[in-house]
Amino acid sequence: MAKAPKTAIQPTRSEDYPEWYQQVIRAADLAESSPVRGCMVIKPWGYRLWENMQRALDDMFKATGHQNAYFPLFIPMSFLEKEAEHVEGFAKECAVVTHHRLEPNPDGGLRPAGALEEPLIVRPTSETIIGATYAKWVQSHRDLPILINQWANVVRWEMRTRMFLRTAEFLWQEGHTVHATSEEAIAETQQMINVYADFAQNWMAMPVIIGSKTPAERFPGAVETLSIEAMMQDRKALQAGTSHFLGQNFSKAQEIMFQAENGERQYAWTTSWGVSTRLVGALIMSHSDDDGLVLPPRLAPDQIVILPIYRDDSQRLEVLQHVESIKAELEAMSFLGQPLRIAIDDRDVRGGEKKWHHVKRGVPIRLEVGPKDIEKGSVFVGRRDQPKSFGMSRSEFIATAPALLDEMQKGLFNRALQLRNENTQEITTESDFRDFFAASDEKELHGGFAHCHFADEQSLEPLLKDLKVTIRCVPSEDNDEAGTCFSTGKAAQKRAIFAKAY
RNA sequence: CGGGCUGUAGCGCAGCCUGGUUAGCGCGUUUGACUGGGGGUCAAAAGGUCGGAGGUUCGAAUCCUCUCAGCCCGACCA
Repeated sequence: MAKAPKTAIQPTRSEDYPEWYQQVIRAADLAESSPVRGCMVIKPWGYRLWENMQRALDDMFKATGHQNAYFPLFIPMSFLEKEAEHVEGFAKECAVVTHHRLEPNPDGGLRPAGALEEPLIVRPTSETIIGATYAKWVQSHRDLPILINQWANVVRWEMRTRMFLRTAEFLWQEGHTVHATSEEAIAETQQMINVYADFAQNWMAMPVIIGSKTPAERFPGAVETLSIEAMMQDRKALQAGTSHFLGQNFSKAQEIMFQAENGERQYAWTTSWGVSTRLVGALIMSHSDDDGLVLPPRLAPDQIVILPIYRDDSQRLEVLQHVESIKAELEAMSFLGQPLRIAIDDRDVRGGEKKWHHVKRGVPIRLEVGPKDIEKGSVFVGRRDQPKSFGMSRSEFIATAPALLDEMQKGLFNRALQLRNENTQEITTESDFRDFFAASDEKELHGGFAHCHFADEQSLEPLLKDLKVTIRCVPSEDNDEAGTCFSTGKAAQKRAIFAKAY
């Protein structure tokens, strides 16, 4: 027996959180870096996870009346110039296509040729190209509302990238809707942030706070930005989804007008909303531990993996047959409306290694079945959320598997909620605020969510910059109590969540 | 775009300062044996234009010049 490390992932979360995060991604086979700067390769296990997220979200979008469509990857540069704030927000991180052909270089290799008359931007988001299209589609109030979503990739030329959290290219969905009235557009914005919160909490088992962004943190060009904010295990905040009320800013810039019932020509009201593969990063940092990825059963690509145990070929056949029948019985069961997802791992790999393979990949339940179990009619069950395995009867396991998954799903949510509660504080003075966010050293896990009254964000800027803290959001619920700003002492109507953020 | 660092086997590194036989090590990989409710043991093997170009030298991974790429620290961000 060689001395195995105590944890499958090194370093541990408390030793070096950012490095732990990278190692989990690697150990769980979710993704790897690519030859292309700032871009990642999403591997099958990671992509299956994303597909499960997509499917659930897509069903929710359809259920709220949206349809999918697809718009071009390229946006003429002039389109981006139309909305002033929008340009300013995205111009610095755009990939620009200036040529359409390659030709041999006299010194060898290739060089771009055929300069484009107007450069094309690789979409950093699609408000402008979609808006230009909507301008043609919208003529009458009878054309409204337009409720469309697109699944796509976008490119933002970020300086510093981290897998899933911030990559130069990422996958996402962006909803773009057009409405006849402000009220209707605002209702849409709220509906979609609620959909995201529902998904985060009930599928990802990740508690989130719904709130609105302050002007400085708003989406460029938006009148109001709603977001869901989650706390990661290092106590930092992660913005997990946004929904924007764009008012008439984009419709004015792009001439999205319709003729109302009274015959009057009016500018339409638009919204946009999106979540991205960043959610995979959020999932990793919400639940995973020092042995690797931990997946909520509802999104796990495989919910139960069966590990057949045998010594020789004759046993192998018997065990495999037995295990196939367990799989079939389990697949006939369902969990929250979907058939159970079961895998058998029959690879020719040593038992211990095989077990750890699935631990690191976050499979919720491991089922170990060998000749002795067949005799006794039992199975050996390992839960990803508990260190110890235990035996139980085959029939009991099968009958209770959905309940077990449900218990695990809720357990993950409660554990994450508890972490958030333990690290959220009501803070009323600037010195307490400083103490809360000051770290004795960089790697120390510290801080959390500070819940504070504030009057205006501008006067807080030096303090926040100093502490590297940002205003995450002004929570929408339970936020009517007036008070005084923790820093300036001015009268304040609302509290905000302050935190260090990704 | 400013400051610091690194490019040597699939991955992680040593060697460089003080040039000198076939460039090492750990992990991983392959094969065999032992083992068998466990990421084990032993043995063998495969795998490298030392980031690229030029220069100094009898001789360069090692010294010099240029170049490319990546990482970290600052301003921006789903």
